[in-house]
Amino acid sequence: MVVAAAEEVVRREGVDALTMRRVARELGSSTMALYRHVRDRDELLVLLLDRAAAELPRPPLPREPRRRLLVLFKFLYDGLVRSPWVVPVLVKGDLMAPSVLWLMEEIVAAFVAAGMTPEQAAEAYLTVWRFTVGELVISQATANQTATLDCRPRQLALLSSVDPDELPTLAALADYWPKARARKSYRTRVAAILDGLLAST
Amino acid sequence: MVVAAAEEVVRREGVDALTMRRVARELGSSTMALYRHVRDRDELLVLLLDRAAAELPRPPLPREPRRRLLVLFKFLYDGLVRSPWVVPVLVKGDLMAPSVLWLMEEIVAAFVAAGMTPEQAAEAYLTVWRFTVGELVISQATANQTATLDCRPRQLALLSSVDPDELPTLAALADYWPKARARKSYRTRVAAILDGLLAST
DNA sequence: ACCTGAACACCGTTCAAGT
DNA sequence: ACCTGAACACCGTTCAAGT
Repeated sequence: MVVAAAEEVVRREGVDALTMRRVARELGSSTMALYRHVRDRDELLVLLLDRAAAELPRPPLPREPRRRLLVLFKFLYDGLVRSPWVVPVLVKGDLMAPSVLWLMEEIVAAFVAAGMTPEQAAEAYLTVWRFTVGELVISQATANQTATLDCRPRQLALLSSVDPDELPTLAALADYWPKARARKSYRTRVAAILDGLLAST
Repeated sequence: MVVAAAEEVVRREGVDALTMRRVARELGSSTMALYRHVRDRDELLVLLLDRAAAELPRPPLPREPRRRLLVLFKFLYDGLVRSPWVVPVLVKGDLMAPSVLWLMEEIVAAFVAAGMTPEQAAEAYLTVWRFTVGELVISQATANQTATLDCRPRQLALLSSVDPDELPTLAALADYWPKARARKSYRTRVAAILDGLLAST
């Protein structure tokens, strides 16, 4: 019931509204009653993720390891894009929702199928996982930024007005950055990274 | 004076102690006086980073683009590892400290020197930057974790006790994960990623 | 121009006490 | 076992008022 109530709060009012007090109010109980059922707020977030992950249908997997890896990582990324607020919690606790352990298994196994030793495969997984975390953190940050309409330019964000003599390459790209930032290109990027990792075996 | 006081607080008591109230106390002024000189706490963090970055000596750069990129990214990573708490702020505001714009310039230029178009180079920079953010976020999280000695195992962190029938590859790696996590391997990983990016040109 | 102090509107979590 | 209400110990930031 605690998790269901929390889900409802997040669905209706977003994750920022997910305070212990708010969930308690949703249930009509006291705040402290929640701590009987959940260790702390972070655990509640992970339980939320686990439930969401369990509901996702597994994608069909191509045979060929490289294409299989692409599908698996895209699935992981897409799943987390829906709840990027949980990423810091996962990272902090080095956690993985139990309902997606199969995904991790498939990824490591695919690296092995591509010719890696299990250790190399684990290392490759960690590399792409780190990239994915970066991508998620940044995508959520830019989403929040446009959401709050924080358009008054911070004076330190000076990429578009750069001295062409001192920094010619950046100056030439001045109007490219906004475009590049807007583009969603996890797939392309992860493909390039996979190439590098697979080539090293 | 505000930045200097903030620096002193961080140096002596860590970034968690960096509250507006604490900095004000350090200066013997009122909390609100700070807001005359600094927009908000985030701006103070970025000013702190900028000052720290300006003090780092520039590394000697190899001629060959790939090796040059390695040195540049390692420099970027090492600089930020010293103050990883600023990473979320950078990401949130899409900021870059002015004193490290030269670094960004050098990186993009090196990708161009390796045969990329400026747009491809910018895209490659963004890819590695995202990986770097992930690496920094994770490294800080594990540092915090060992610092607070949060050793009571969260029940959802179950990588070491995995069913070998269902998840054979993960089970075989059970005792490898702690080792892998402890290893510092930004350089190796970024090298593999660079290979992938450079190969795609 | 710069500073002050009170106040706003919250947090997560502890703790002792209840049923 | 489970729940409660008060309290702790804070935050960043606003606002009106001062010099």
